[in-house]
Amino acid sequence: MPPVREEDDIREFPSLGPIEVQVIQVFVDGVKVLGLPRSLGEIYGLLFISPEPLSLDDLVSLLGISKGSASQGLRSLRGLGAVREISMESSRRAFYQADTELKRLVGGFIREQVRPHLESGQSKIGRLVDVAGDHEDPRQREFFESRVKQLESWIKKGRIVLPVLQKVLGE
Amino acid sequence: MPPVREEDDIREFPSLGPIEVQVIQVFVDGVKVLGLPRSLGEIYGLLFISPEPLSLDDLVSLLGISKGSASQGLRSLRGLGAVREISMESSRRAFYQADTELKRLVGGFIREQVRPHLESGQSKIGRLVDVAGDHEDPRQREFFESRVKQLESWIKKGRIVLPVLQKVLGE
DNA sequence: GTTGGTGTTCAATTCAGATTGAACAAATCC
DNA sequence: GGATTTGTTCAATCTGAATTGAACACCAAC
Repeated sequence: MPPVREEDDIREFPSLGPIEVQVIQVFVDGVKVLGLPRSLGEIYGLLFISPEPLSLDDLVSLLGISKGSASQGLRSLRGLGAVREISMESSRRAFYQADTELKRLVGGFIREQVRPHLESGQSKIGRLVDVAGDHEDPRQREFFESRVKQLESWIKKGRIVLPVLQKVLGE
Repeated sequence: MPPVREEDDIREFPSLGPIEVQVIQVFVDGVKVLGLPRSLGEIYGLLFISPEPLSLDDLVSLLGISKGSASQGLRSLRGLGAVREISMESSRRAFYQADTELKRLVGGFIREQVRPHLESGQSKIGRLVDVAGDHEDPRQREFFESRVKQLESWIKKGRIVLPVLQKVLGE
């Protein structure tokens, strides 16, 4: 794990001003920490700093990404509750703008990214309990069972902590 | 973002029993969520479920990974405070065991993975404040400044939430 | 000194997952 | 109906990070 460095990993955005580029950089970094693809950071960052809603084609041309990437990225972001679709009377094309309510963003991330893994972990551990139980050596069985208990308590604490998180971050 | 699936992404561990394999699977999944490499999950998982401390060579042969991977993985895990080195009188080789105190694990993760990014974000935003200030159009400047303020408040909340997290998870 | 055991480093390779782009809907206008 | 605009899908490709493995450093024993 190399130390975090500044200024790495820049990309050129010929059609964007320095402010936009910087903001995008912040979000690209942010989504990387969360384990989300860079394109989500670029798209959200640009929408976040755009006074006007943008269309899919705007994103394609301004960010220099493919239509496919923009389409999938927008879908993910809508799933996270981070972007909302807007229909303008003037055009039949859809426009998008960033939702910036932190509570909503965190909630979406927890719902889409964290909870599924907690549940998957839960079920894996459930199966573990069975396998660990029917082990020969009682010495080992005891040890295994204590470890499994520990795992279960971790998951439980995870469940407890999520609502607290949302609470603390929600203003 | 494909939905989370069970049973994907398995690996063979011919020298390990079913319990060990399952536990490793849980941790591989866990570290993936945290954005850490799979090998960390394998190593930590095996140490977590091993009653006896293991040597580097044990990890290499039991997990079927390279010496380099094991060495680097152990270093990262020690940096996270997740693994401690033990010297046995009998041998001059080092042995390792998992540290299982949740508070310590969370603390290590925050210290090594979260804080550096928060600080990097902070500094990026700092530079932003300057660039945003000297923008022509006052209408746009106002908008930019409000967004930057929002970013700053997010970072501040992040800083607040970390100690709370540790508190809640620490028993 | 030398030899053997133990662990680290880092350039080369591999691999998972992100991105692309072309084919394909779907909806609107003529 | 066909032509055009807008957006989606998904196999193929690309890219960056993880892993390898061989060279190297260190140290203990002899």
